[in-house]
Amino acid sequence: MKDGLDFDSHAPLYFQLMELIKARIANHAWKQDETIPSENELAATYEVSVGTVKKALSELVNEGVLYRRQGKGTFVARPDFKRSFIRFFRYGLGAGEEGLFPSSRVLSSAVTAPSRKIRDILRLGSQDRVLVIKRLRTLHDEPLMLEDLCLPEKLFRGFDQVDISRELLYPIYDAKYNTPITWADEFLEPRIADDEVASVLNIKPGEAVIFIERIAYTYGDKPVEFRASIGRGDRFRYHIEIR
Amino acid sequence: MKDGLDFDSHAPLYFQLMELIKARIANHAWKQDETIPSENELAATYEVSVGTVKKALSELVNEGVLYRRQGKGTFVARPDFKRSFIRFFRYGLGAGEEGLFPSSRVLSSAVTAPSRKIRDILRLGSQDRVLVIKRLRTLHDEPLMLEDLCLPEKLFRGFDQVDISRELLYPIYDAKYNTPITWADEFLEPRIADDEVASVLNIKPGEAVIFIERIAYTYGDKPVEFRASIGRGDRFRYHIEIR
DNA sequence: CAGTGGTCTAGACCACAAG
DNA sequence: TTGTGGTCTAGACCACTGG
Repeated sequence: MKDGLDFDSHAPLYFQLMELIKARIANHAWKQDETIPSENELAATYEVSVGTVKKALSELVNEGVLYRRQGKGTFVARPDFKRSFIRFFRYGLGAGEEGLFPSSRVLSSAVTAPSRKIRDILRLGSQDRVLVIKRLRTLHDEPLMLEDLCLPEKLFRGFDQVDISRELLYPIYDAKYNTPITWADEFLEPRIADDEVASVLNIKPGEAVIFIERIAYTYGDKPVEFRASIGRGDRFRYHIEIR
Repeated sequence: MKDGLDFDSHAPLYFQLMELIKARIANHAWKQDETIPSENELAATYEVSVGTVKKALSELVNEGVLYRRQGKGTFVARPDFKRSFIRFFRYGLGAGEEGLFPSSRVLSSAVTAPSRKIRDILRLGSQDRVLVIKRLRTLHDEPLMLEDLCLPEKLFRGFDQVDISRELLYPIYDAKYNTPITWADEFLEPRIADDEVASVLNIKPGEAVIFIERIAYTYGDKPVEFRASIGRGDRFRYHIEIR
């Protein structure tokens, strides 16, 4: 990777510096929660003024890529998905249980050729295969949600051996596969439980369920996970803040 | 309203300036899409450097309060809710119809004492009354969504006389009642259509519907609208981008 | 204490819009 | 041409952290 800024470019220096820093993070040259060089160091190495460095860093803070602590330094932010999980509000549960996270049980897992839809969504080549994991998420042994995961096999080799019954997936993608999830598209529809879904979720056929499709992306807006979930209507309430 | 910045305050000058500008906009002293004074003018009148003004304005652009055009000036942004409407993706319709917006028919409208729940949500006093409007939103004469609106009567006096069959509501709140909607909380649940809902929406009882509650806020995070909507499950697909 | 980021200044020069 | 915002510089001083 070539370093340095192009002073003849039409692109602003602060912007070039931002791209350079993001590339460093995507390459794992600078890791999560590690400090990056100080303003003065960056200004010296790239031969720009401290003000320009400040501008670049503050923009990256704004984008959620970095965070800064006065007196300590500038750190690489971990792309956190806390917010996305908070979107699922459980109710009919005790107040103290708000923070609980469901565990899950893997029902099946297989490597297969993807359907046309999945291949398009994950932008796979014609030879690429996907890891398909079907799991049941439960809280207090009560079924909450049936979930199908599709992952590109070449990115997540061996993932079917990982125990995901008590862990969140995105930290695993990040730690074990160098693939932090930076954002996601989510689609919701109401549906009716058919016999099969009803029996797995322990509800009656014909009851309301929420059907959620999610496409999760890593750096560079590269899609790396597709998941289709079916949740019990009486256990989920989806909350969004529109700004 | 007292003007000027407090140079002895611990609050940064750029922050004070931001608050001052936001107050001006909330007071309608500076109106939507109007230019506000230039950087140099602001710097002169508040006796701070242009750099400090730049910082304040750029933060406000970031918050979506202002927008700037090189060579033209700095403008008050209109709080636009395009995004929230885009969240409802229709499908099973022709491609050219993406941009169409449903019309609506008012089924009933009345001024009543609010329920306890509504009073809490809209933070009303014990004597305040609410305007309740029930309407059916349709596309091509096909029913899409049944909606109950609750508005504080004192803020929206005479709103029941306004023709809302072909207009969006939020532009009306803004233009006629000086109450732009700046953000909203939205809650979704899947449900089953009961006989009444089914007959209004022209579907069968037992089919899937989406139940949406929305609390919409104006400046100062003041809640000014509560709406509960029931949409046909086969006509809505809700899309969220999680960042 | 030295080093970090946070605020603020007073300029310079550029790109763009509009008359 | 004038006035606007956009970029960039080279400083100053402050508040906070940690040894």
